[in-house]
Amino acid sequence: MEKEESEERICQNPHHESKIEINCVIFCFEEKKLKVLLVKNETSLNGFKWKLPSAGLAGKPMLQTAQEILKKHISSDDFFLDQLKAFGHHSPLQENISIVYYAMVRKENAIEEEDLNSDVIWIEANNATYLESSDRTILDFSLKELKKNICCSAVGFNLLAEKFTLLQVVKLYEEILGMKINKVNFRRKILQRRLVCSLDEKEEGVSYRAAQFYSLNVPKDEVSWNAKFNFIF
Amino acid sequence: MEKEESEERICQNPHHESKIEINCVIFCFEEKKLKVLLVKNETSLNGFKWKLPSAGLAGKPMLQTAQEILKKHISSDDFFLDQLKAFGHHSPLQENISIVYYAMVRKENAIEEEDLNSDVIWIEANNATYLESSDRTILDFSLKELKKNICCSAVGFNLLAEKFTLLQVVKLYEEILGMKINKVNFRRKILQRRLVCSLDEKEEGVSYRAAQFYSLNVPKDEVSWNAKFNFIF
DNA sequence: TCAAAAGTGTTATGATTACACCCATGA
DNA sequence: TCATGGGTGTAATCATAACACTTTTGA
Repeated sequence: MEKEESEERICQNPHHESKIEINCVIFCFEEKKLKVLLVKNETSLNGFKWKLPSAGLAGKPMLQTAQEILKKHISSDDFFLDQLKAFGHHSPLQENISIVYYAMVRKENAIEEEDLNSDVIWIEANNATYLESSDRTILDFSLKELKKNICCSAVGFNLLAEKFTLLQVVKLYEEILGMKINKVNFRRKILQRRLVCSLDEKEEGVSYRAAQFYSLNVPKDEVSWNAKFNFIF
Repeated sequence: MEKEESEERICQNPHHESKIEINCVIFCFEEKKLKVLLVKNETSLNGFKWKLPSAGLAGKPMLQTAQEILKKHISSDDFFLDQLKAFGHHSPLQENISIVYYAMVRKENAIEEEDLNSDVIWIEANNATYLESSDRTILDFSLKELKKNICCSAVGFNLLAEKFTLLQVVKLYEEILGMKINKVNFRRKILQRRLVCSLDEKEEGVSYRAAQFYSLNVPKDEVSWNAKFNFIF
């Protein structure tokens, strides 16, 4: 009786408790490929060795928990992080909830994997086969959201370095949207709308005409609609 | 020790439990105004009489819980409902979480309030002053999201009847975006892109030239990017 | 007839596309 | 010299905005 009551107060309803977990989909762009970070799945019951990084709340705010997941793998504070969606995984007596964040980082800030037995891997996001179905669902949703967001805001630039060439931007958009983009017209569009500033610096040591470096001229931490962005291909 | 362990299994950590609540922001469009449904705040401690409708999970899926909230107030199954975002309300030992859904309904499907002491009201969304701060935050976020979504998808049409005139569409967009729109050019844009089909039916009993009725020609249940939609004003 | 809203025509401007073309660099 | 990618010029086409204008209706 005593025990019953104390559980009631803590859990509201002991037979209908929900577990909450924070998941992170961490993207980077390396070698013209969009990649996503996975960690070893210690508790794998079904042969899936890797999973999206996750953590329980432990009484902390959701965003803080997500930030802590990121800081485990990224050495810099310079990353983009935003909530994606809450997913429910239903079981008969309980609704387990994943609140998923997605992040965009620069690979050079990733904490290096020391050896081949590392606990983390970066896999190609568009070719991530060995994931269990709930992670698969989350990743697919992230990719859709990412496509949508890079067309109407500058968030995609969080995957590039501060200085970048226009071809890097084109390749990034081609990879994420999964389509060929006309380089010449794309660069004109970006330049006309003053989305970027040209820097007094060029590529070095390349075996072709060195490209100009540019920096971004619009906020890249807002997913919200940016009227200058209107990339429909 | 025994007790310790059983609580562990149920609650993960008895001192850091999270309460989860589903909230709904239910929009309609009536008399050229965007309105939102509020219910009586029975447990008001601070003088706020009204709040967004909400419910606990009680072991059910999140979406089902949101649908049940809607069905309390809407007599038809024909509504748009989608998840907006999970909000955290932090207290020292506990992170309370609202998973917020937003809905678009047609006012004619709303269950009628019988009297002035009704438990629900529809208030103007852009003029909703008497809400407590967490509801205020949620509503503001919904309004921003709604603005974004009607510019790149047809979800806004969920606020209109199956048959509508083009002026109704213009007025809807003007109200939600909070700006004047050129009627003539807007209708041409909508017609050129074949977003709507003209019906063999006109307004009746109006004291001006009767307007053509139209129906929507694109899916209105997808928030995802629709390439035909590109409404930047 | 009038007011109110529906709806068409036209023109200037700007954006987008698709080309052909030249430039710079290291191998 | 060649391949590779950087970058410019131009003309046709399409979208958008602003404007004046005509049509339909009930009061």
